[in-house]
Amino acid sequence: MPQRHQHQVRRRLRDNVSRWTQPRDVILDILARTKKHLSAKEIYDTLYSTHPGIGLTTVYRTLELFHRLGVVQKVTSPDGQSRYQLRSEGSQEHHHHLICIRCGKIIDYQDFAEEELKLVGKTEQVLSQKHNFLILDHNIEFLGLCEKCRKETQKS
Amino acid sequence: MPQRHQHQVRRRLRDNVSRWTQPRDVILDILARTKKHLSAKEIYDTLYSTHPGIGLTTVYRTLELFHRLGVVQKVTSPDGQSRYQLRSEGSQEHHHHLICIRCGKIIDYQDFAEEELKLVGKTEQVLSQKHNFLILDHNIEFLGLCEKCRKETQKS
DNA sequence: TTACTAATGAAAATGATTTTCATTTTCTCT
DNA sequence: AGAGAAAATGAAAATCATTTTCATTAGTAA
Ligand SMILES: [Mn+2]
Ligand SMILES: [Mn+2]
Ligand SMILES: [Zn+2]
Ligand SMILES: [Zn+2]
Repeated sequence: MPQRHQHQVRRRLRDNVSRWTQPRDVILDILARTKKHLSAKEIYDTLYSTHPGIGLTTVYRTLELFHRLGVVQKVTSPDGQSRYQLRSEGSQEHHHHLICIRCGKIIDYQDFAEEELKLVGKTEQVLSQKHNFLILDHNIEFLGLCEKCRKETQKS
Repeated sequence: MPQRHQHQVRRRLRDNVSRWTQPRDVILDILARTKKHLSAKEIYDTLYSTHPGIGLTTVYRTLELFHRLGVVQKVTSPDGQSRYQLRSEGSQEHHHHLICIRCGKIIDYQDFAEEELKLVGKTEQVLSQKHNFLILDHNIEFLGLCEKCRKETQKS
């Protein structure tokens, strides 16, 4: 939605990469148009209709690049694939996840953010010292069944 | 270490399974002898010296079984493999993880447990309602580089 | 012991991600 | 605008963890 943000991100990427290419632009665009967490395959499928020339390999490489530059958040789902979401500014900034162990769906939430931030900060400080561990990121996630899978599980 | 616990667990498993087999017994034993989080392959390698007859497939099936019965905790590591740890009683009961994104090492921690439990409980209640999501488990994890990988990363 | 099947193991299949390498594209410098 | 260097790409093959298939083995109740 916020097209301004997409421009900011694109500028930021251009500045940290030696060449800005069409695949990168297209993939960024797809990520910017959704709030969902997409898998490489899902992005590739979306791409394919308009840009059949772009390969799945490039999708993987680009997502990895975006992730390395901190523009994209990568979530390793227990369903065996990684999913990617553009980091957005402002309100949606800090959030965590509900992950469906059956279909891999990821739901964002940001309830109790202040409280959580306080606890995480404190914990992070203590742990990095105690274990001489360089903490780069943290996840809080609730695993279970989404509404759809909950129903489908009952039947079988 | 606490051999008593292993017996309790074995009894609990026997009661919920139609047959108790040698592979299951051996795998449980390996899990009970360590505090680490082991991958299927690591368990298989350990097994191989004394029981070359047991196959990797059975290791996977057994771990999945133990996990389904709640005896083993399964952690999906961003390094692409799952790791398994026997749930222990008492002190180690409730804990979370530091995960190395380079080598997959998992470190347990249980600092600020009370505080965390309070926050998680509250969050769980609110989220399961709001999203009609059946919450089965939660993870709090810090991702980064363990001491060893931290050093090895500097060199290269 | 026997008979019934759950459980197993070997091999093949799957599926996500990575690697390889020849070709294309971007971008800087005329 | 055009040329050249090197980064980026894409197709195909390789990896690698996990799952499936199916013929054989081994717990267990009678
Ligand atoms: Mn998210
Ligand atoms: Mn643990
Ligand atoms: Zn689901
Ligand atoms: Zn490490």
